[in-house]
Amino acid sequence: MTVRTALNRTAYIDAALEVIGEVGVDRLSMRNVAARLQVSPMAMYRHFPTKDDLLAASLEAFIARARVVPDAGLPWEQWVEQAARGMYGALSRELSWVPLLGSLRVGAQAIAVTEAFVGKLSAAGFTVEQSLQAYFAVIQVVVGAVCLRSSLAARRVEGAVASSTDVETAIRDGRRDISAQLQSFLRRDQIDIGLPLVIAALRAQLAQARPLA
Amino acid sequence: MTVRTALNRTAYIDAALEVIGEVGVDRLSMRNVAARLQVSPMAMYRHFPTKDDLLAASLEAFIARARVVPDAGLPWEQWVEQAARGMYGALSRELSWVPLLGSLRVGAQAIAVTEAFVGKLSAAGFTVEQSLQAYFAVIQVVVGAVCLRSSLAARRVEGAVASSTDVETAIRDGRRDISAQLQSFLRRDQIDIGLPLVIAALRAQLAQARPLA
DNA sequence: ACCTGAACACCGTTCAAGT
DNA sequence: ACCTGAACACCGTTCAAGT
Repeated sequence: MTVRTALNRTAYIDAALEVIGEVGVDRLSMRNVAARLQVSPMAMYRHFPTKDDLLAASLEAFIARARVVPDAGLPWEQWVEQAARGMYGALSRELSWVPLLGSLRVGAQAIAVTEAFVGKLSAAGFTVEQSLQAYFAVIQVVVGAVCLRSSLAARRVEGAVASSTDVETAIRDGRRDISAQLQSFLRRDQIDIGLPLVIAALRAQLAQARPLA
Repeated sequence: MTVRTALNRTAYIDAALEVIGEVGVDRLSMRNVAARLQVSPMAMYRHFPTKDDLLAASLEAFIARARVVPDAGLPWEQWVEQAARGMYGALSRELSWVPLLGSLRVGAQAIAVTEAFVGKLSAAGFTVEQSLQAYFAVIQVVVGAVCLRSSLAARRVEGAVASSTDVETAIRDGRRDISAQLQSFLRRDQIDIGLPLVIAALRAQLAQARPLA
């Protein structure tokens, strides 16, 4: 009943994000996105020469909609923490993106986040160099944390500890009964593990530069 | 001419790692692994109920062969650094693993590395809790660094900076001309960015616990 | 027990053709 | 300009059958 106007890029991207939300990135196909728009699969190839182009564009939109840039009024430590948790939360909600994080192209939206981050830290007294280091360190921790989260969610690991018999002696020397603490550690949210360490290091960096600030 | 004995798990895993080395994880298929062993694709299903099981087993073997556990004699800082760089190097050499890092199951080999790590740091004076935090933080940075490395290797990002026009004002306030420094930053090895920060934080943690050690 | 061939229900992508 | 249908060369996996 709706009049079919020419479909544009954003219509395909919206449909792709809907498909991803329902069945995950890994089960997105050119055919099922097209089916959702009641269009021949081939129609998409005019806008996206390749499935990867569609995915990259969808990731861009996903990042833009996640709105991970915090309020400008926050002190830098809270700002960084909130930005990191925002990214972590967005990716955790759509875990199926994770396998593709390393293989998709970085786009303008990601660059915009970079600029916000560096701007905030520079204003707080970090050099641009330090700010960039902080940014990439935070991204690394966020991406790594999401990877571990989705990997550890996939299965319990209890039995495996006992079965690691072929470890070299160097390991046995320092060995403790870590099994119980490991279990409780795996229940913690991954972002709570790496992020505090990075922020602590940044705080020390800043204190060293301005001892009496 | 070779007598065909019954193929066992390891034969399939070896073949899978060969295929991965030649064409990458993403182009591994049950069919091309089978073809390499001159066997029907269906023969593999006796050992690996699913392609994912084959991949998980191959990743296990990959980790085991990477031998990332450093010499036990090293001081903890060098030990941690070398372990992290070992993992980073192994994954960088086989970048096609990266997209799967978040989705594959953790196995006994990964657990063995965990134990070595915690053993080393405990011996150096960290609590088990701190050691586990250090381990996961390092893994996060390594995985994140490899993700960024492969992502940034995929394309240059120069043009994108200029085209980010729809960034919120909060960003513009703190904005600097970061483009040039960003470029030089992207040429650095990712592991050199996050790892020093984490190690610095660990050193501070230890110093705080034993001020006069 | 281990392997096989044929078949099913999917893929991404190309191409020539339609309006 | 935009969309289509048919086809190609692949997938993972199931199943019934062979030795």
